[in-house]
Amino acid sequence: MVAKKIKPVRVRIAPSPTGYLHIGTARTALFNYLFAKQNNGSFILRIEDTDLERSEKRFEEDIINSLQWLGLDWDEGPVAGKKTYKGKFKPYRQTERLDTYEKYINKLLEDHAAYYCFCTKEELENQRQAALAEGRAPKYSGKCRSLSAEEVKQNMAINQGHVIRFKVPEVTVSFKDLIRGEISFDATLIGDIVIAKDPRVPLYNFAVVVDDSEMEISHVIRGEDHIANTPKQILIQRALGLDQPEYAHLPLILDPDRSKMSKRYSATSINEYKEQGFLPEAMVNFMALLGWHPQGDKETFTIEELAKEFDLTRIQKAGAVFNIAKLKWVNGQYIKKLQPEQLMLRLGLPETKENLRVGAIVKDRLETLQDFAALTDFLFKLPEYEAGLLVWQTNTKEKTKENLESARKILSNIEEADYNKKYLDEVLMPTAIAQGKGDYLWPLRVAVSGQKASPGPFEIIEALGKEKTLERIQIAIDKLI
RNA sequence: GGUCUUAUCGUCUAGCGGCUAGGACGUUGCCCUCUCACGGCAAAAACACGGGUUCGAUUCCCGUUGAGACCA
Repeated sequence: MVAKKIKPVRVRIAPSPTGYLHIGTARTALFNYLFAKQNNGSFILRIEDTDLERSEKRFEEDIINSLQWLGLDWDEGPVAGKKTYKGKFKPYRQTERLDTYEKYINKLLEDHAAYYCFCTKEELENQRQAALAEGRAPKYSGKCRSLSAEEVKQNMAINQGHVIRFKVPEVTVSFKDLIRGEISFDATLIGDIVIAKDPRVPLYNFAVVVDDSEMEISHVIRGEDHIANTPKQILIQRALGLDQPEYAHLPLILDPDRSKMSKRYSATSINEYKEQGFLPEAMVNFMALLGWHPQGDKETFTIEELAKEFDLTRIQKAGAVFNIAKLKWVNGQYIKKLQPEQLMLRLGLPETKENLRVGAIVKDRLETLQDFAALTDFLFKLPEYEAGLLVWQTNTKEKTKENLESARKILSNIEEADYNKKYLDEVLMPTAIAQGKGDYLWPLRVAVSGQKASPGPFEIIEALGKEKTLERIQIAIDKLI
């Protein structure tokens, strides 16, 4: 018995540059990436830009940039920022592969597995309506199926509009989906599908088959919305005598109403999440857990850990609602783990001593990087506040003023260099405890923050420094007169 | 409308014939505490329905219903 040859794992994502990188495409990319990494395989990026009307260069750039931002680097495909490719099956852009498609289409035409169809739009529409009216599934009649070479030539000569149809055989097509098991379709219901408008203008289902074969793709891991395309692609593969890859169809990412995620409810492109202050590692972690679950109850994973634990068989079958609240929580967890230096780097702020101190005191309170500004504004500009805010619930105005004056006195005797929480804990805290922590610390904290909610007073004082601290306390004292 | 897919707390999910149905987010309460966060503890919260198979079904099979996707 001959041992079955094991093909190397080669997976791909094939986005159309008709929009920014969608979160669903990003997750598909992630799963492909993880599967490749785990099996020592290759992850390929192919740009499916045959839809000239809707494809735009800026979208392609966004897709490339967003994938890189997420850390999903591809082994083969376009090189970012350049017009070149890496990988031995270049080019990886469909508009540059027209010669290849033409070759395969001609083969199908020669084999009489495909044919020119000259039916007009009106004709087809009428048939469709008639079928619908009779309660039948609309399906192409097959009218042009057996046109002679002569008839084709005549139609061409009078410039009759045409498409190329694939002769869909009347068989049952079934395949084993790695996630869902056996799926079968009755191909007699499909009808002859259009695979190209012309030998050099292929349509989606045809170009995919050719490219996946030419690029020796071993596993097609894609969204559930492609399940119905699979039998068509398999039939084309068979007609062309090509190998059939393994298939795995991922559940969809859903909006709260359980329909396919769209702009109606939430941001759908990766770049929007980047702008909103989400960390790429948080996005990856979160996306991995949408529709997949490891063994055990762990919730946070690096991309390396994911690659190690990933398992196609543990992918969910049903769609998953995108839960922004959980994403925020995951993001907050990652921000908390950041050192102040790393936080400044992510924020794009200089690593000055002041920034680092500010970063340290608000780090645990951030859900997204965007929260930083709102949470630290008060340090740079004292907000307006009412004198009454200074007085602790059990205290009086007079006593509050006394306490603030006491704090001011102690603080004015401390060297600038000793303006740190550790030192203040030693010298100021004993007084605060003696006077009553609420009575003493509350007004001090309000004086330096101008807010009813903020980090602790000593932390703020440390971030503020001596001069600003004394200034703010004086303002508070003046308010109490 | 046709085809295909799918069904455990509000949400993401664990479970793969016998469990007080577990975890996480969110929610609520308590603790910590000068406030707000963080953190800790606790609580409420789910097997869509109906038939089988079986000593026993959340789990296997068949329907129903719901949901979604695709085609047009």
